[in-house]
Amino acid sequence: MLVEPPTIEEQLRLLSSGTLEVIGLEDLAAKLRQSAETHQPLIVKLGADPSAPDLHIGHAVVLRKLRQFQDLGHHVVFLIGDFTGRVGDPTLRSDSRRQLSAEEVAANAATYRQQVQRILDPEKTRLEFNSTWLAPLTFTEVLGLATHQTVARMLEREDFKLRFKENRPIYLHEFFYPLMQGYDSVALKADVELGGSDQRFNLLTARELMRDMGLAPEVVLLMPLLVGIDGHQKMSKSLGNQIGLEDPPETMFGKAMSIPDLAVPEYLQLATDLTPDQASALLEEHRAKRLSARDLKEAMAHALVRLCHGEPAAKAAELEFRRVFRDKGAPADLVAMKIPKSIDLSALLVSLQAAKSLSEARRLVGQGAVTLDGERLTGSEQLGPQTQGILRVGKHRFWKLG
RNA sequence: GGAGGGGUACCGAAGUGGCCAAACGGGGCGGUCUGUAAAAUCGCUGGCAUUGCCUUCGUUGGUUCGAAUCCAACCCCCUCCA
Repeated sequence: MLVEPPTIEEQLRLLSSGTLEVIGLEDLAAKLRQSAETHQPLIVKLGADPSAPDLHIGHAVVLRKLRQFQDLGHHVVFLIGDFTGRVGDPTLRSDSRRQLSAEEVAANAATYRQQVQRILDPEKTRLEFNSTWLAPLTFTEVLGLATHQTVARMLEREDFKLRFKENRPIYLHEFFYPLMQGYDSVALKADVELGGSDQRFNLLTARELMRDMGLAPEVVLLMPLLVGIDGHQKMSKSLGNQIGLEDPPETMFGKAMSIPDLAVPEYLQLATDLTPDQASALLEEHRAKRLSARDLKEAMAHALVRLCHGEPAAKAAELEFRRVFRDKGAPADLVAMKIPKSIDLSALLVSLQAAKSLSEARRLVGQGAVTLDGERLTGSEQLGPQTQGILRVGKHRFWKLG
């Protein structure tokens, strides 16, 4: 007995869940209906910057949504912006980007493929590079593109507006970024495009460009941006507040547990494999005081690790975390190492890279951050090949000696 | 092309001849506490050495007993006018 395929209404509900906004909801309904009739899968586009191939859990928000489309039979185009990357999406920074070599782009693309496949269905995922169609454009064609956008409109974009107001430079070529990204959608004949809420302007430009060029405008799904583990700024590698998609399970779990309590509900909903209903059920438990803030966070961390590494790894990471941080034990899989010769504690810390300099090592010792088998070290002791025990520096760095 | 403003430690930002290894804020790190690598709170945050020394305030020279602070040249950035 076949399971009845979801109705268009059910699909719409699923696909728009967790989005910040769907621009062109009616278009989406029409596209889904047409796709069902013609058995032509929709083309769902996601663009990525080629220079930063380290995806983080914030990207998972978008990837999960793509996965839903795939599960409904549609195809994803993962677009590597190797050409747009030469400009760089205008941000508050304005340094011009180094142009990546073909080898670097290829290498980054390979990493992308690997990371993305943690969540996406490889069978229904296609990689494209926008240099394919952007590089051959002639100046005449570029000028033609530029007629579709005005300076006034450009200056409405949040970051341009801000920079303009603050008298910080805006280079002319930066104006082309949204146009190029929009042209990608034209070239791909995209039906749907996903992006973070910071992509609103670019995505709207794509819709207008498509319409101007006689195509059905793509449906835009704006996804919420996940805050970083600091709980304040958006997650990004350059801010160093990210949980990498490729982080090992224990690291992920630990980082998840260090998120401020206030940000936990958001993570539950955006960065785990829980359905919206499951997430709100957990939050309700917490509200009813049947689940402590700590246990709630632990459940979140578990579901987050499970999304990327699967249940067994998530369970193991959780047990490990409990042992090390709740029960103040040592990690299970420390490799024992011998100190080759008699050495001063500070020097040892430097050679273990626990400190960047002797001064820093002395400071750490002075602050009581260094223990051997739980005994605080004062710095006066000489250590050598005979030294045994678990050396701990700060809260979470361990070495097994002897 | 003309006029003006500016480049300080991881970031932002004070300091305008000695008291400056350089205020303050953020970040990072550490201690305490805790239900957590949460919150709160206290502390550390250039290097080397047991008082002390060395390197650092865009770059290079100079003035001075002494310079982040004064002078000169150079590099870079911003604003206004054209």
